[in-house]
Amino acid sequence: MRKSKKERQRLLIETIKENPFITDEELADQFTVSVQTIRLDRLELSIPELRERIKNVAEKRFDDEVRSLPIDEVIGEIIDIELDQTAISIFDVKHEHVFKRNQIARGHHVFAQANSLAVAVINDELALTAKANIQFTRSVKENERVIAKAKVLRIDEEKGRTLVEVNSFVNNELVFTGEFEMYRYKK
Amino acid sequence: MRKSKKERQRLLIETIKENPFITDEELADQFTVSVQTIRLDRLELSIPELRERIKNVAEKRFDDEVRSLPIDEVIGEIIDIELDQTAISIFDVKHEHVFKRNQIARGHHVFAQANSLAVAVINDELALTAKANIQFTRSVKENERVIAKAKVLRIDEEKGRTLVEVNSFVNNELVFTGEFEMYRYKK
DNA sequence: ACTACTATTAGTACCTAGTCTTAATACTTC
DNA sequence: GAAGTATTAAGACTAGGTACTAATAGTAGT
Repeated sequence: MRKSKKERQRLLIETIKENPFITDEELADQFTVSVQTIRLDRLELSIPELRERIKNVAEKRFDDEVRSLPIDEVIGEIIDIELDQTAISIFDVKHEHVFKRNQIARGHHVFAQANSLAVAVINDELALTAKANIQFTRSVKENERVIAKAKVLRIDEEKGRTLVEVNSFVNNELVFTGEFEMYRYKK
Repeated sequence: MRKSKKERQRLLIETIKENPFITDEELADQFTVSVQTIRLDRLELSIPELRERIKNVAEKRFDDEVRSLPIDEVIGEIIDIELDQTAISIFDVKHEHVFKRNQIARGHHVFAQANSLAVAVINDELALTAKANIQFTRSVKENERVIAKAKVLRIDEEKGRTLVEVNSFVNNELVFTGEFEMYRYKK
């Protein structure tokens, strides 16, 4: 039996979400209805036409690129920074950051936030991580917001080394702590 | 004076690169030539039409998303593993992994490879990183291949802790070394 | 000045993937 | 059998093109 209108529209939404590049004709084939029906469905569901959908995807990418130009260098969003002193960033743990089995964030994401914050806080052309001593004190779950706070402990101009401490919290609870020894480039 | 053909085509390339969402008509206005001239130019320069351009942007975005999916499980590709003993993975440093300024890989990628290898080598339902002591001994550049080797040093059944050492190499040269204290879940 | 050549413009037919509108069926439910 | 919903069809129109033919403008060489 051909599916009911409701069911078809439910599937339509999913299908288009998964592949926005599909035409009405292909959809009509897939659901064995006429093209007109698909168009009525899209009208009812306010799903734009193929070209609009593609454009939206493309524009989003463009936005992301623009937005990620400064951010690209940092995992998480920097919300406060005082060069060579302190910096704070937030990182929202989403579905893609966790282990499927238990929804616990993979360590390297939490590390990446802290590490890139340590890079960002350094007031120089470029900084690289030389050493790090880290500890995950509590596991972070999906949908939690991690707030990382970096503090510059010591700057050794001679050696070009800087010691940065980063503590990350979820609801004021420490989830990660690390000491990063950063190598800094003088321009 | 209206620009020469060469000059116009040079600018055309740039203009479209900067804003792929521009139509021939708008371009014709901008260069005060006819639409046909713009189309001839595009033909000569093999620049696809607006809709194709938009589609390309959109598809690239989709590819990127797909590419980051496998990253979900392990960073790098595991090429050998003996549970609770050793494991080896390779990770090719691409454009998206490096700092734009100097093509040096961001620390967290190298860390992520090592960390996820440490997770993978553990023969249990799940492992989490508790602590880590790491050192970046040489910077890794774009297009280099990092080979990470994990070795389980000690298993403390009581505490449910496992100590894993990971050394990463580029051309047999040590670029990263770390000791990971992993917390393992018994099912 | 005449010719050759490139560059530009114009016009037409056709394409895709639609929109918007009107109208005819088909299916169900009472 | 009528009413209401769902589906399909048909036709006119749109944007942003391609592909092709043909006319015109400008410029250099002899």
